[in-house]
Amino acid sequence: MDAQSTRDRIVEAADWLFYRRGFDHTSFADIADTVGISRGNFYYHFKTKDAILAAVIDLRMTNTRVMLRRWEGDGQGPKDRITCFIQILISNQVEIVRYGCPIGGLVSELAKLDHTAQDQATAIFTLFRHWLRAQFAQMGRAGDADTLAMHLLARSQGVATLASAFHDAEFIQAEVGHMCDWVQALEPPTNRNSR
Amino acid sequence: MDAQSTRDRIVEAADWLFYRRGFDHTSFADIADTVGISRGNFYYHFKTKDAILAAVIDLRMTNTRVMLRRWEGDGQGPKDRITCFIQILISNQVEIVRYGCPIGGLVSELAKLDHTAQDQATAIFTLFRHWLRAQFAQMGRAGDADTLAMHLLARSQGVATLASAFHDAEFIQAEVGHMCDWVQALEPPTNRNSR
DNA sequence: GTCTATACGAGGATAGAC
DNA sequence: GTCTATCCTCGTATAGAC
Repeated sequence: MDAQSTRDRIVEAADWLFYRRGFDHTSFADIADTVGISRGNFYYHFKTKDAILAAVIDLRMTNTRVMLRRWEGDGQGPKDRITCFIQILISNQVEIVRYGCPIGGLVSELAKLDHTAQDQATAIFTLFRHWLRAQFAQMGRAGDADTLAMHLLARSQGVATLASAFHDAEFIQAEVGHMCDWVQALEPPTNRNSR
Repeated sequence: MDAQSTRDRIVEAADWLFYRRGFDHTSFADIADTVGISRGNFYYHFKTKDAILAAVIDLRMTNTRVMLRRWEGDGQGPKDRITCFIQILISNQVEIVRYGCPIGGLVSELAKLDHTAQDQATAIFTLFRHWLRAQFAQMGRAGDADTLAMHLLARSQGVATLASAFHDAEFIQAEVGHMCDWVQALEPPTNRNSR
């Protein structure tokens, strides 16, 4: 269907490997093997490993934007859209149980490596944060929309980490249920609500 | 005060470095420099890097047990003890904002490295899990004590990850407040409570 | 117990042929 | 655009002197 360029295949393979093995622990040989090209050819497309990382982050940014836009287009209310966000934990549960959250994992690793691309990776989180914030604002919670967005982001992140640590998919399902209930129970006007 | 053995100093330095730089990214040279010994001497105390990792995990297990036991001895109720757990996010906030959660970080990294010590690292989480479970049970929530323990563990984990990603200490404080409120509001008998 | 010196392999990166 | 061959650095690990 798609005559995918070698460059695209490299980025895709790197994305896959960075998620499963981590950035630092993935070697050029690993990527080259996955793509099916030689290590030398590699450098025709990317001069350095950091350049590949930048391309991977770019790809994830684009994919994230597409996904958020798709949820927008579903024409439902903000609560339904936020529920779409929560549900990705279910859709991706098999991989999450094995490798955790791709974004959280990358951000954490780059922080420890003190890598210059740290902020770019965090920008993917920011994409979700701002999108969630907009949804909460549409629910009439403009006052604490950002707080709610961060809260939900953190909960999702924690669920992914613990599910991975304990290899527990059922935990994801239970927590997703609680988060969905929490969104449904959120009320527009007053701020004396429980959370 | 303490005539600390070289071995102990190595383990302590490794613990420190594994937290800040990650296990894989920490080299023998890094540890040797931190301790102030030569790389050669090193191998007199530990044959392999994995042996150091095992010692570090052991140290963390011991330290965790001591901490949990200390909270037990405070002679207060289970709610206060759980609050002690939540409050470590505040006590360690400076380091958490920089490097995230030491346990979650290690477990995630070892999972990606497919390291044999994965389960040992997860055992530290299990220590907290069982301890929290016991506290919730003492509150009369024996029926869903483990669910509550996992829930709180996940929330703490998520807070650490997000606080680190966004370099945001205030977020920790806000979320700690919510978690403390949540514990206080938990009721013993019925199970139709909000969460 | 601690040191220096060194073997060995892996990984990032380059040169140049095809 | 893709390949092979090669360089260089870094990191783990060992040998052996002090």
